[in-house]
Amino acid sequence: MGMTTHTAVLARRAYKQTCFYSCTQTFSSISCVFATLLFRNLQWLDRVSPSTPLHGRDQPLSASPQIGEKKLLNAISGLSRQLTQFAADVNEQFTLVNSRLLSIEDRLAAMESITVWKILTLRREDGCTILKLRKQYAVFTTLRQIVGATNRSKAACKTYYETVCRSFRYKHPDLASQAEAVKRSARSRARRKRLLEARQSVLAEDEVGLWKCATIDLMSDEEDGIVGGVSGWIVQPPSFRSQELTELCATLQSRLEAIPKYRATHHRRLQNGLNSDRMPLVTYSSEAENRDFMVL
DNA sequence: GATTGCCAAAGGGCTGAATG
DNA sequence: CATTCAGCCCTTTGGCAATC
Repeated sequence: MGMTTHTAVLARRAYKQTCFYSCTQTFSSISCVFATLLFRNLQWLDRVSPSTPLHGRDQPLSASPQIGEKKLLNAISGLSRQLTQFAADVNEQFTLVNSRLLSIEDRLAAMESITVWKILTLRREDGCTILKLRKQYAVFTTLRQIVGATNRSKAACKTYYETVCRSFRYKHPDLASQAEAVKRSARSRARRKRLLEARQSVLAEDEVGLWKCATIDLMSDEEDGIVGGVSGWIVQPPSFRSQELTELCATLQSRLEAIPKYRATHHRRLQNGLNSDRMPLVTYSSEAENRDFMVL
């Protein structure tokens, strides 16, 4: 049994209920305002007729004739002002709730449209072509208009449509190698990103300056593999990384691996002496290149 | 010039596996 | 049972080209 624990389930459930919670929070705050108002006025009335105990409010209020009436009128007047203010507050809070409900309606509309789209795509048969998908999308667009999709749901539908088309393209046998390359590249990048973050966590003050030039692409690639009968990650540093940064990476890595917890929770990194064949991104500025990369 | 469609990179959320 | 890691899936974003 892994992460499927009670706490994890609760956390996920809590996340999914965020919108509902924010609404109930608003209602709760309205209740608080109302309760506070009532409490204050009860206190105020207590001060007006101190001789009248709380449990004796059902008794006649004419104990002190003229002065009592005047104070009571003032109390009513004050209460009226506070009720006016309260009404304004409630109005504001309900406007807030209303806008949130509209937002939820938008999301529901988007989900409804996406569900229709998913049903359509699930119904497609083997050998379905992009053309067929486009026809389905036309049907879907019509349905979307019928359900009155908003701008946001349109955007969600559009992006989901693009995702479906992309994954469909990648399922085509001719693009299998390209799809695999994309997948491998994404996995490798995620590993490099984690590596960058881990190393950053053990950075010393005097290393911060040099580390500023470190990016995800300047971290080593880590491919699954076996070296000398030992399985783990084969480390292949980028060929375009400067010697200085390479040495800093080695220092930080040894610092990380000195931490038992890190060693226990990360794959073993194996060296095979080869550099990664990955090329630097063209978006790097020439200035940064001169500063941070060694000449190939 | 505005709109639409395509494409790819990157990020975030979610989930399963492993571990203490 | 809780935490961490790794990977997948989906969304967002932005660039580019074609079309209106």
